Amino acid sequence: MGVIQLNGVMNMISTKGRYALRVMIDLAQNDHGGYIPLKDIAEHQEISKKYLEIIVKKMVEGGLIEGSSGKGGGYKLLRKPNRYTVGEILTLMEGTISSVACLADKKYDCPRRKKCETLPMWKEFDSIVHNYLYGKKLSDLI
Amino acid sequence: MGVIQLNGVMNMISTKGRYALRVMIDLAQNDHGGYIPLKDIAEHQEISKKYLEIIVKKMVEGGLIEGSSGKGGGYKLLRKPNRYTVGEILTLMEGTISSVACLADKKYDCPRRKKCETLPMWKEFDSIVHNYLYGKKLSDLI
DNA sequence: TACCAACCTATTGACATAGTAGGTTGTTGG
DNA sequence: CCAACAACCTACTATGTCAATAGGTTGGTA
Repeated sequence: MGVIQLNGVMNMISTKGRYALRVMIDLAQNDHGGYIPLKDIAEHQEISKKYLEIIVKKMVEGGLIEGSSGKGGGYKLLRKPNRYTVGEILTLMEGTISSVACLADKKYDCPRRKKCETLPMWKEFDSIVHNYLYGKKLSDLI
Repeated sequence: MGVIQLNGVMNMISTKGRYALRVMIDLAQNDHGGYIPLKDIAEHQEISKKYLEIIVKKMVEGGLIEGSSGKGGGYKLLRKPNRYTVGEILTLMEGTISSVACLADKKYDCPRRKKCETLPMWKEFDSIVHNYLYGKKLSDLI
């Protein structure tokens, strides 16, 4: 699979987050009560199975899905699609979604915080992004 | 200056964009008709002058500001603060601001475009981000 | 017990980020 | 007119992330 180069293009969401979302949609669409093997998802979605392994591992650890080994094994959702938000899926894969470092984590709190003219804007922006992503449910994408 | 590490934290806007915005604000606030040397801006903003050189160079090339060498030289705005949008400043520094690669540039157009369940969401999301950033003016930050 | 699928460790090339370093050109106040 | 000043220019670097690839191990079931 060719490597995508992004010359001077700023991307907010990496393949990890986007692929995770597509795995979730696939699991929701093909839900039959049992487990769906990763091999099938990789084929549907045209994504390398090996790469997806890394992604679904995180998704299992994060409590989004459940895995089962052996014949008849695979992955399945743990909740109904309307019980997942896009925001929680992306946050699990990407880390805290924040426009700027000082808002992402207290440890990056900068000494200029009180006099920073841009901080209110970043806060407002983050709030808009947050509201959109956490307002969108997995069920909205199927 | 210490290097900021962002373990598992997703940041949309890099220092280039954020610093550029702060330079613009500084130039607007200290505007007296003449040029303001980078040394002064670096001191006000507590950012390495050497690093700012890289940033202001792009800002000059991009037509945001004007530079003048020699004694009494420095940088100044080319327009009034209400004639700059935050979006255009960030786009110049960060490249096209887009949530996902396939929306950033036609050359990343993927074969799954027509059946992609997530694309409409990314389009809507990008539109919200775009509207916010291009609706915000430099004059709103002073 | 053979097969299948998840699970685990590690390595890799390419690129971006966030700077640092030092030199050259151009302008102007004294 | 020249010294001081400031922009401008080229090059380099450490660190980290992204997007995978590779191969082996554990565990469940038909």
